[in-house]
Amino acid sequence: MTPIQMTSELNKKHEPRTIATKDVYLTLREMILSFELYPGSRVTETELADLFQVSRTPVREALLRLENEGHLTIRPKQGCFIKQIDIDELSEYYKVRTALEKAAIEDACNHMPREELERLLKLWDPARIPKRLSAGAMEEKDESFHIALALGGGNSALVRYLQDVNDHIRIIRRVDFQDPERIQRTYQEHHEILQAILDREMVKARALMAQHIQRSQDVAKTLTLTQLARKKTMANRFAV
Amino acid sequence: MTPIQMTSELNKKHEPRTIATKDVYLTLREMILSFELYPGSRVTETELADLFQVSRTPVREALLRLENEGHLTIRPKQGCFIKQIDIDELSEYYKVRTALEKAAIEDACNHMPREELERLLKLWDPARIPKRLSAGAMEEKDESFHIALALGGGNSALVRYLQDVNDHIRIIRRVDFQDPERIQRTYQEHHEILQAILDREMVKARALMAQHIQRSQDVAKTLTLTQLARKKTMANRFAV
DNA sequence: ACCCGTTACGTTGTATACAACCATGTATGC
DNA sequence: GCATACATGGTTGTATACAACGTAACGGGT
Repeated sequence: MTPIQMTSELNKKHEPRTIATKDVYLTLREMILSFELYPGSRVTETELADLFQVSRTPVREALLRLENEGHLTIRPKQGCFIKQIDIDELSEYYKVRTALEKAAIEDACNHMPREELERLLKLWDPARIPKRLSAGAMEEKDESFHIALALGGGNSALVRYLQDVNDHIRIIRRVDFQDPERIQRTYQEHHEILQAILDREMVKARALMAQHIQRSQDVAKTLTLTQLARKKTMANRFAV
Repeated sequence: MTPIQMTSELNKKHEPRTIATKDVYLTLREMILSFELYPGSRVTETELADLFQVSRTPVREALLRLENEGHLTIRPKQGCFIKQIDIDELSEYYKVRTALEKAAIEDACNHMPREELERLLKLWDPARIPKRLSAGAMEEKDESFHIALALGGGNSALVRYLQDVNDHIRIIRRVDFQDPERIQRTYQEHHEILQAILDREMVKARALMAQHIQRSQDVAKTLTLTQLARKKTMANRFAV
C-alpha cells in the first residue's frame, strides 16, 4: 500500500530531526500552504514560539528548513517573511519540473519493469475513480504518481529534485483538484502516459507528459489567483 | 565584471544569515570538498564548536544547511556523518544536470541577447587561455559559464537548481581541471556551444552540451577515485 | 514645515545551561 | 561461556539569558 521504502528514505531530507522541531515545521508548512499565513506577512520567532508553546530554538530550525524549501524568506537581522506568490516564478518552477519529468520518462521507458507499470495502470483506471476524493488526497495521489515514475527510472537524485520542485509548487497545485472534472481528466492523462511507457514509445510518452504538466499548470494558475483574492479579504492574526 | 546582481540574489539561499554561522558554514564546506573531513567520518557539534571557537548554535545551523546541500547526513540523536562519495549517485546528479542544462540551452537559444553571447565568446576564446590558471579558478570560471547560460535563458529557478546540482558534484568536478589538456578542451567546447547558440541552432547546441557534460563527467570520475585513494592514506584528525 | 540626528524598543544572533536520549561497556545470572 | 540487564559517559535536543543590530519614533535645529 505505502509506496515503497525509498519514499521514507527520501522524505528524511525534509523531516526535521526532532519532535518539537518537526511539529513546528509541519504545522507552519500547513499554515502557509492553506494561506492561513498570508503571503508577504512577517512572522517573528518569539510570536511563533509562544503560539506553539516551545522555545525559539526549534522554531528557528523549522524556519531555516522552510526557507530552504522556498516557503519563506529570512532577511538577516530583520525577520522572516512569508514568500509572496509570484506567478512568473511558479512558471519557472513548472519549466524545471517539465525538464525533470521528461528525463524521468526517458529513464522509465528504459528501466521501469512491466509489472510496476501495470500496477500503476490499475491505480489510474479512469473507469474506477473513487467517489468523494478530497482535493488534498488527490493532490497526494497525483504527486505519488509522478514520483513513482521517477523512482521507476531508478534515479534517486532526480526523485529528490522532483520532490523539491513539488515543495515549491504544491501551494498552487493543490487547488487544481477541487474540480471533479480536473480529477477525471488527470486519470485519463495518467493512464495514457502509462500506456505509452508500457509500449516503450518514448517520444510519445514525453510529449504526453509535457502536455499534461502544461495543462495542470494553466488551470492551477488561474484558480490560485481567485483563491488568493478571496483569502485576502479575511482578517489574519499574523498580518502586519 | 561581476555576473549581474541576480547572482547575489541566488546565493542568498545558500548564504547563512549571520557572520559566525556563515564562517562556520563556508569553512566546513571547504573542509568537506577538500577531503579534509574524510567521507564517512563522524563529527560532533561540540568538537566543531571548539575548533571554530564559537558556541554550538551557529555550528548547528551550519550543519543543517550542509545537510540540505547533501554534504552530510544528520541522524537524529546520533550525530552527523560526512556523506560518502558514491559514484553511482554522482552519475545520477550528472543526469539531472544534463536535463537542466538542456532546458537552459533551449531558453538561451530563444532569449539570450546577442551581445551577451559575444561577450562570453571572447571570454572563452581557445586562442587566449590565461597562463597558470589554477584548477580552483578554472572550476569557478567553468561554473560561471554554465550559470551564465542559464541566466541568459531568464529562468532563475532553473539557475538555482543548477547551482544546487553544482554544490553536489563540485567535489569531483574540481579535480577535472588539474590537467592543462582538459582546460584547453573545455575552452574549445564552450566556444562551440556558444557559437551554436548564437546561430540559434538549438538541436546542435543541445547535443554539444550533452556531450560536453558527459566527457567532463567521465574524466572527473576516474580522477576523483585516485585522489580519494591518496587522501585515504593520510591521517585525519576527525576520522573515527 | 521639513530634515537630520539621536534614542529607545523590538528582534535576531549567539552563548550557555539543562534535560532527554542513545550507545557502549561492564557485571551478573544462568 | 554467553546473554541480558544495568549503569555510565557522551551527544544531541531544548530552554533561556544576553549581546548586537536594525528600525522607527521623537525631538531639535534650520
